[in-house]
Amino acid sequence: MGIEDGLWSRSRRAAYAEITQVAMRLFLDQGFAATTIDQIAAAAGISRRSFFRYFGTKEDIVLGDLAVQGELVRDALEAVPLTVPPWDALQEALWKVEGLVGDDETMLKIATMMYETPSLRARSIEKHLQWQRLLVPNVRRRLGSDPTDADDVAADAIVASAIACLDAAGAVWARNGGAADLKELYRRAVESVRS
Amino acid sequence: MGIEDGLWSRSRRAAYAEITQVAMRLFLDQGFAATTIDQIAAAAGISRRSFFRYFGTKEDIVLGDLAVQGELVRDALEAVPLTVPPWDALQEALWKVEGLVGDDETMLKIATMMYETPSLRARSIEKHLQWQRLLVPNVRRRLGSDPTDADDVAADAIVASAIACLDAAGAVWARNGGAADLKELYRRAVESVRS
DNA sequence: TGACCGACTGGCACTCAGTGTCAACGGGGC
DNA sequence: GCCCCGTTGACACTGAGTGCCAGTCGGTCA
Repeated sequence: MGIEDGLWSRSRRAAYAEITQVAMRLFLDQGFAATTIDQIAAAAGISRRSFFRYFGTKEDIVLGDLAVQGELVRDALEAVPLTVPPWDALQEALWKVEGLVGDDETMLKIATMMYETPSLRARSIEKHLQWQRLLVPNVRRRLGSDPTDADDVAADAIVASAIACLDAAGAVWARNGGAADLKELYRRAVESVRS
Repeated sequence: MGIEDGLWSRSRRAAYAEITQVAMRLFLDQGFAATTIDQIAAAAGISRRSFFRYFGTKEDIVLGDLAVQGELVRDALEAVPLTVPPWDALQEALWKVEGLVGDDETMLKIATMMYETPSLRARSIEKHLQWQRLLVPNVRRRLGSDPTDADDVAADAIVASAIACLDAAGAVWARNGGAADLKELYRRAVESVRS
């Protein structure tokens, strides 16, 4: 059932790309909130109803990748030896995935739009909470936590803080127009939290 | 212009309390998502339109206080001497406000509802982001950061992590049915992040 | 007491997101 | 050629949230 490249899945992937591209142009052109689903559907040449068969919400066009990236981070984290302490392992896993995203130019536009659109910001954090659920089990093993101890907050706290640092770094990065280096900002963020 | 206790503001406050109470009963009874604005308005004896004059969104009924609490935390933080290091000052400020909230019984019900209702969870995080904007300036002063250095992530990272710890502690607290002590959970969360 | 002002209210109509349903279409296997 | 199955578009519907307007009611001043 793995990678089937029948006509169905191929054209479906093409449709995803097409819709995303068209919608992004509209978002960056006239703003996220001011763009309606009808406009996107019309511009993409599909019906309103079909749009919702590709994306559950308008926000998913922008943030849909975050769900996938979460699984990539988890996989990358699983690949790091359990002897590596949590913070270092998380950093390594995050960088492995962060390297896959597109060019800084469009990244910056998306990030800026995200940080000034409340509903987008909220959804992005919601997605990051899903990351948390994916990453916590591995960090618990890394800490040698008792799997039956429901009161153990350590792993939850560390993962939540790491993501908070990534978020803070991203916010500063976007605020300054992408001038600083994101990795360096994250490194400094973690450093100041832990010192 | 300060605290005017004319008939207008008194009855307005009473209306707030009335609507909140009625709505909470409905939420806890039949779930947040399954409760419509029309039901709340009807139960509170007001029109649909008037409801939106009191609360901007359905989520604000549950989370409205968070905005106010944010300002309280800021004020409490401002009251802590600048010589106290960030983490300690934040903890002190958070506890001062956390002590004001109601009994654990209803708090737990609300927290549980929040953690299993996506839209509520998202909004609550959005509110916590507002806390961040309120608290960061003070923490920057505490760190002796250069006010003109836009690249300085330290304060943002610390505040974001502290709130993340509070959130993680709250999640664990709600997950276990309010068995553990929230303050103790937070203390342990911060400890594991910084060790 | 009566006229007036300003805030609150309810009702109506509207936009927009999101969902359920159903008939029509179109490719792949027999 | 025929059937199965996934996709599509059209229609109708709910529910959140907003703009507008006319009516109401408390407070104020003459």
